[in-house]
Amino acid sequence: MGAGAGKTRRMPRAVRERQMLDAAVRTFARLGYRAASMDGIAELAGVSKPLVYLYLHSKEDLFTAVIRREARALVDAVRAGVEPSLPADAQLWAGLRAFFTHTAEHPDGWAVLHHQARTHGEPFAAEVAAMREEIVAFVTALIGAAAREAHGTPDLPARDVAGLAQALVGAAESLAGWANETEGVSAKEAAATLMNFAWAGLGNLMRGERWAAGR
Amino acid sequence: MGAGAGKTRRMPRAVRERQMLDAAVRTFARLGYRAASMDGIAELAGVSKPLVYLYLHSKEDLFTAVIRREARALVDAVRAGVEPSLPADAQLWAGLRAFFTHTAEHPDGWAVLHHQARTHGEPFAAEVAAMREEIVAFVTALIGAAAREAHGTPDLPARDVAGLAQALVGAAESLAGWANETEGVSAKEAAATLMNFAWAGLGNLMRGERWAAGR
Amino acid sequence: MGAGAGKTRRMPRAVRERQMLDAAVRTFARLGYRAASMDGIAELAGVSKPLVYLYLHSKEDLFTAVIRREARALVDAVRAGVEPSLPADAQLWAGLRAFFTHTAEHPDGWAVLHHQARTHGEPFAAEVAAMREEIVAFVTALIGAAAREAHGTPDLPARDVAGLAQALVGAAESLAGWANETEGVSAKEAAATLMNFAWAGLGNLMRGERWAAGR
Amino acid sequence: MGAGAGKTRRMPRAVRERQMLDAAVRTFARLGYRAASMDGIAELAGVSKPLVYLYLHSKEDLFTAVIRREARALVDAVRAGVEPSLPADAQLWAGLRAFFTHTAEHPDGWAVLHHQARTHGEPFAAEVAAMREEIVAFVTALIGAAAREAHGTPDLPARDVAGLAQALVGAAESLAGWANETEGVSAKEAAATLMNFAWAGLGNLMRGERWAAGR
DNA sequence: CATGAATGAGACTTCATTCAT
DNA sequence: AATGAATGAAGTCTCATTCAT
Repeated sequence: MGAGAGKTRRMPRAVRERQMLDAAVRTFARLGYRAASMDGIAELAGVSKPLVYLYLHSKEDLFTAVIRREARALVDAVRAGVEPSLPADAQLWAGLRAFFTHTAEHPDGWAVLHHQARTHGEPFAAEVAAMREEIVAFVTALIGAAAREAHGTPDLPARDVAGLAQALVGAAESLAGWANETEGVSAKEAAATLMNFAWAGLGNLMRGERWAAGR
Repeated sequence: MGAGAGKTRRMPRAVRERQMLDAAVRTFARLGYRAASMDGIAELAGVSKPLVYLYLHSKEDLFTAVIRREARALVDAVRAGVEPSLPADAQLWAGLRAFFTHTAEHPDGWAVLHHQARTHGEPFAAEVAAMREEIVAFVTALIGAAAREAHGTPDLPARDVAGLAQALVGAAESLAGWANETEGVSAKEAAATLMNFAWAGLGNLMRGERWAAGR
Repeated sequence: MGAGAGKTRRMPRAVRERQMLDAAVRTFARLGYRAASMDGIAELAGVSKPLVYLYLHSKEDLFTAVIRREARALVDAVRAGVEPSLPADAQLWAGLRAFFTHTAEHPDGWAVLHHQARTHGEPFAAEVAAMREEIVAFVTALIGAAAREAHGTPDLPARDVAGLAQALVGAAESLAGWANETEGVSAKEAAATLMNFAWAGLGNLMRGERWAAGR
Repeated sequence: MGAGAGKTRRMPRAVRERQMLDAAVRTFARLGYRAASMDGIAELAGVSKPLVYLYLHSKEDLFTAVIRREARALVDAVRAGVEPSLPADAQLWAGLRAFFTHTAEHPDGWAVLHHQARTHGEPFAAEVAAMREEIVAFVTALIGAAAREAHGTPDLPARDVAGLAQALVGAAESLAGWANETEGVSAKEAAATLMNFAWAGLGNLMRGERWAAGR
């Protein structure tokens, strides 16, 4: 018998736990919370169902653990991509690239966060909402900084900035899906599209130019 | 026995069917496809379960019927809000207002389309994707028209326009949620925010101005 | 095909419900609450498991329904056997005979009440305790009445009477088991044994005679 | 590495075994055989589950061991309380006091014997039945001795004596519960109540006096 | 002496769906 | 036009029990 062949057994808890979470992300992403079965997840993870329960306690806990892990990974990736000493526009650009890169590399994690977690009741939605708030706040801060840096305009109406940030994040979410699904659209390209879009809107906002019906 | 007394209410099929669809929209929106039960829907509709099966055939068919009805209603609302003889920017403005108004007035329908239908497997996602394509195509056409009207620039790269449209629709979806959940943000205000955002980005695009790192 | 052959199907709810309760009494009596399985009960009742759940809602509810039905039947049997216009001793005699007869005829019901219901947590034990209190109160009243009728001694200490009633009921419960398990011991005989035992103790009590160590 | 430090406590087998049995008595008394889990017992005993299996082999064996230990303790307590050279009535009195004292001091053990062991199938019930037979035989012998001593009446019908003993033991069991649960009822008091009750019944029996309906 | 890692089997419960009236 | 009666299939979760160290 070759070395290490056969069914690998007896692994440290931390390793097994990661395998389970990996299987769960994939399953939840593809089927949704309800349609995913603990049986299926256990099988995909290569362990028996009781072990999943022993380590993750319940389907709800498992889903929560998945959401937390993926949310943390995404937020960390974006933060890690940003150099706080750079100008705001460069930070935004870096953040967008990190965001699109991460979502492209972890499509299942992104699907869980964007689609599944938000459609299955308060407890899970709240978890994701917290992460989204974190990102929206980050973007909001950048927009404020950009305004100050570029034009010395410290007094953009908060409501407008919030709306802009919401639109920006929503656009990013939508483009992440588009880039994942459309052949040949790279993370960089998606980031560029959005950056142009955003920067122009921001410039307008700061110049006080608004679109006006009839004009 | 008097006429029409007792508990049994004989109603024409069309009416009954609408009651069932109404109950289904509400239930699917709140619970999701899997967690919604035919029992619950039948009860909410005030009919017995076999009747639901008689008219709608299966849970899958029922969900599909719901998606189709709500998608049709949304598309129709947007189309009805737009006057094709107006300039492209006015059309876009009108379309956005119609979109935000309709989603605000039909939150359950919107939740089914935006959240639920996309998270429960191909058959349903495809149904919604078709509608989304219709709207994206509509927006894309408007952008093209706007480019021609305003700047005589008929040759925007198709890929850029598609990206822009994706971003725009995503931003609209995000803002719809924001407007629904944030105290005091009206449909009109959301539409204005987005219009500013979009029009500026569009202008940039048409002028060939791009954001450039380091510059 | 003969009439009524084949698997009997489609029965009115009340009938099915009784069949299920009958199966449940038998199963719970033999196996206890935890060891009894809903599968087994459904099979014994000749129905599918979902039907049991449709009508009885849960294992806990089913057990409670069983306890209530059997407790009610026992109390009713005892009450029905007693003629309130008779002297207290005759009433006691009649009550004991009814008790032993009923427990002999419904050994499973008696086992559920006496053994199973008391060993599976508060909710069930409370149900039975209430019934037992009813019987103890009834016996206590009879003892008081007997004291007044026979000896004009209205002032037996309450604590003594309560202890006597407890002992009497306990003895009856024990004898019911004995009579059920011992070949050839009839309900009447058990009742007679206990009646002698009780009546003598009662007489002693009323005459103020006590057993005293060393005398 | 120093000797015996750290968390591991090496203890002689006998000690560990007693800890396990103690945990088991408590757990079985509170939850019943089925609802008690080996996990819970191991945890309460402060050992790992495999050790429980190493020493006690299986849940069934563990329960049996518990029953045997508690039954032996109860029988021993009663026997130890009795001085065989005394008159029968004094022996009975001493036995009753020992019984009520022991059950009051070991409520979990008593609950296992009285409630749990009898409700979970033949193997366990038989174990307890044997102990009960031992006590009933002991009481039966005392009653016979009392009859001879007091009245020189050696010929009480065996059936009557058996019934009396059954009633007496049942009453004792019932009173043990009552004394445990009722504020301020001591073991001694319970024993006195029962002694009065029993002695009177016994006297009646020996005098050939019977309660007769209508007389 | 002692345990962390692991599982086969079975429990309760729910649901989409149909049949006979 | 409408429903009370009924079920096959599947899902979450727990438990007694065993290896390998």
